Amino acid sequence: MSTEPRRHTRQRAALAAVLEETDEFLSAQELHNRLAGSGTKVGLATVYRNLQAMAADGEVDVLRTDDGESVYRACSTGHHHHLVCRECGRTVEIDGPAVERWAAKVSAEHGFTDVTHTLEIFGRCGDC
Amino acid sequence: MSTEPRRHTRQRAALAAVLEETDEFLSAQELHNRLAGSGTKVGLATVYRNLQAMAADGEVDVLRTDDGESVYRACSTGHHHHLVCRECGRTVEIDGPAVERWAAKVSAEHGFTDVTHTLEIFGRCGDC
DNA sequence: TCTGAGATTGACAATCATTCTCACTTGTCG
DNA sequence: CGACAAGTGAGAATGATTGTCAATCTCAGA
Repeated sequence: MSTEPRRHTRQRAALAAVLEETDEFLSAQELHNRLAGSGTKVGLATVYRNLQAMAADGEVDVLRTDDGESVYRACSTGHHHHLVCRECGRTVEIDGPAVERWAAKVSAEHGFTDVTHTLEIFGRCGDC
Repeated sequence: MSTEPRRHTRQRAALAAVLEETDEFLSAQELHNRLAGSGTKVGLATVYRNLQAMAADGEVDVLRTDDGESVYRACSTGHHHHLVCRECGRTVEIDGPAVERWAAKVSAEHGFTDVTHTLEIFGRCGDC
């Protein structure tokens, strides 16, 4: 598969730990702040590098906020989508077999192959 | 509704014209280049401002490429999604009533209101 | 048609997330 | 134990997008 062997470093462990602590999507900058706050000094570039690697290996989900910032979140493995509260950031992982099927069908009808898709739902959750 | 009255300017007309000429999603920078190429000098900032305004009024669709660039495309009015070829950029507008319903249902089940969603499908088209 | 108020523009500076550079550090493996 | 490449960090560099503000242009009204 894709997962290249990666070394085990203090920085990566700290980053993974911070990601595990929350349900929300966090920006690289925010993650960097939290790391600094929890006593572990990690370079911003390192945060970005690891986030990229983890995303490539499917260990975290990435999505873009409306203002173009990338936000990251630890995720259970497997393909799924997100329902995100635009007020508080609360995130619900959702699953839509029907949508997957629909996407595959539409793609095929138009002769597209090797397809992937992105689907995110934004709204205001009950608490906001 | 939302559509604020906007003045008719040479720059906006030129921008709209360039957008009408193609089926592909173009970046603001690319649009700026084409404008310069077609003899109409328009400031880059103006391109951005108009693109934003047009997007807000639903005259163009916006989406983010994987590397975070915003790309724009003239679109028929109404809510729809896109099937984009990642090789040649060819775009097919698609419609998915079932998906709309599904999104609404899932959102409601989790107590979310005022929801919007984004859905794009990327693949390789038959010609690529 | 003429005019004034205010919207719009353009050149360029400023922002800001992200990436690059490169010397230094540290896992990993024989 | 070494050595060597992967990993790191500080800061510079990049590059898309936004802000600034004086000059220009639209358009409603006279």
